[in-house]
Amino acid sequence: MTKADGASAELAITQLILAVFKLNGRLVAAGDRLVGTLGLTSARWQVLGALVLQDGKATASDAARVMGLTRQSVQRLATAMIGEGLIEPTANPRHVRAPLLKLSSKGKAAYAAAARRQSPWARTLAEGVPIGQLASTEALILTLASCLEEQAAADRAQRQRGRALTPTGTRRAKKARA
Amino acid sequence: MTKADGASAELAITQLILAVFKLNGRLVAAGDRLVGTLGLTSARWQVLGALVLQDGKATASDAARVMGLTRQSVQRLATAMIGEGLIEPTANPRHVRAPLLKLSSKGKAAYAAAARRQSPWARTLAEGVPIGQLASTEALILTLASCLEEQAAADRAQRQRGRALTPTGTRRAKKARA
DNA sequence: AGCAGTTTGACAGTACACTGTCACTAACGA
DNA sequence: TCGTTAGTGACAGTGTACTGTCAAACTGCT
Repeated sequence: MTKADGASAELAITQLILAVFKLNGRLVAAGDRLVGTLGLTSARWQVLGALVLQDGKATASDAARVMGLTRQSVQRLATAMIGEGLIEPTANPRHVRAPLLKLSSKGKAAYAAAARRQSPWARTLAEGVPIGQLASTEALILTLASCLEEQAAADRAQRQRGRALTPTGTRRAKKARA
Repeated sequence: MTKADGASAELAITQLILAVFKLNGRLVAAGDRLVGTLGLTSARWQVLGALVLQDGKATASDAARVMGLTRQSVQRLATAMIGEGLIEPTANPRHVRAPLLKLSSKGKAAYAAAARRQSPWARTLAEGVPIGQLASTEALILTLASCLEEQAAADRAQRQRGRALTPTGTRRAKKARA
């Protein structure tokens, strides 16, 4: 590991990051165009997908974990989608206030329609790139994502320690933040 | 190209897309943590970077083109950053209402500080991945982004045609949308 | 010069995602 | 059993990005 290696890695990763930002924006826009006339957006479509994968056995928080978003973000989407009749809350024997979320018939229809549109779109998009690289690219991206996830968790723990300063066992500060 | 190829490409690209969404969220969050105490955010930091690259010869719209965002988004950031004293508008001989944007001394200091923090952070992040793949991954991502860009441009043109129906030469509808 | 078309800044409205907080529920250990 | 800890929904506030729209400024063509 020479100095040059570190510097070139730094440059390469910075450019990769900017590329990810750019692609993300385009993907969201493309998704919105693809399913917009179905009463969906990229984000809501993703929520439906997560719920389908969990087969009706997921709460909003569960879906958030699968999607890698905060539970608040997914809650907001889920509440809106319940209001629109895309999702139906079902009694959860394990938690009174955290209903299991299932697709309504309307939600299933919308998701199926979205899948029908996405299929040819995805194939067209894949034509533009060397197919063999798709999987390795995904792997690299997920590796970076989990590195950042660890980092974020470490930072959170750091801030926690800074705030509490006592392991909550002998906490004497409970309202000292006011 | 067999059927199986198309289907596997479809699956691979779908998973890649979800991975990009995930990484994007983590990157934005990491960037915010990295430069938050400098009075910056990921987005504002990027604007400063774009302006540095253009060396003070860019308007907000120019920066937007470089960054791959809409000009409205960048305008909003630029206006806010002018208010915060990070950026200074300068007379533009080529356009009265479109000032050239330059970093103020405060903006330069913030950008330099951000760069100092980013450097070790980027190297650490790069350690977790095979360095040789960074560049090829970036290339693939940019390829996808430009495919989507073309698609978006085509869709816009489509909608334009649908709305106008006359090549603006004999337009008779100018207020017919009300 | 005059007019059509384009570019630009500004404003409005919508949608997402994050942090921070609070109250309530569930699970676990003393 | 009781109290601590973790999980969950809901609400508030902030920041970002998109589309749509308008008026002013610029460009090019006639």
